Amino acid sequence: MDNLFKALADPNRRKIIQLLKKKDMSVSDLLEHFNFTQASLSHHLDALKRADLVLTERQGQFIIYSLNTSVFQEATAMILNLFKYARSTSSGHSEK
Amino acid sequence: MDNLFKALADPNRRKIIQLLKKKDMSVSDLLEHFNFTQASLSHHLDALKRADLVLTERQGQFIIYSLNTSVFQEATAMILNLFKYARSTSSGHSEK
DNA sequence: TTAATATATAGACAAACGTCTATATATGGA
DNA sequence: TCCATATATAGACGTTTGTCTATATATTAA
Repeated sequence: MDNLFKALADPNRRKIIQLLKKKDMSVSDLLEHFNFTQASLSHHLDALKRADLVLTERQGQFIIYSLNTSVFQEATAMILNLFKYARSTSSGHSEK
Repeated sequence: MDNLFKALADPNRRKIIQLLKKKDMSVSDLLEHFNFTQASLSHHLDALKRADLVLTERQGQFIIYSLNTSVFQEATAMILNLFKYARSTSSGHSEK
């Protein structure tokens, strides 16, 4: 869970997620969308993998990254729960 | 937006959010739930404030922190959008 | 088997982060 | 006015993060 939020904390990683929403991509495909090196991209992909947000599958020389949809759904639920604002009466807070 | 995700990246700040969901609290009230110093808590509260997730109101000596519900709702929508998985056919991904 | 391509890993380094102690600022009460 | 309390800010310091270059590993093609 900590890995999830840490993974989302970097804008480049959020962009990777957006790209993978459209289609599965290899590392070199992804790399074209960024200005940093292949090593840096590999590092970001590792962070997403530690958060369980992406899956990999080798296809010949390439490694295809895809979103891990089931964990994605869990993550959505988790974040919705964090944000669900369920205080009915504002007991401690006085109006001005 | 970057501030939002950075604010959520720290478990202590997520705990602050959970606490403020139950009721608005002063800094010293919040401090009882943590093991770090008042200065550190102030630092975390500042991060939440930069992300616009909390509001403050002075009540005498105390400063009462509360969730900024409207921004909270925007944040929820933003995160749901990031996570909304809307790829109908998996064009680039071949089954094993 | 050798060369080329795709990806990951190791190591370095500056910047950001989370924590601390010390101090400043604001308020309330004696 | 002076002291105690509540909170914020400044500065220091070790750890983590994001980036880089260089290199290692795996696969394909010749």
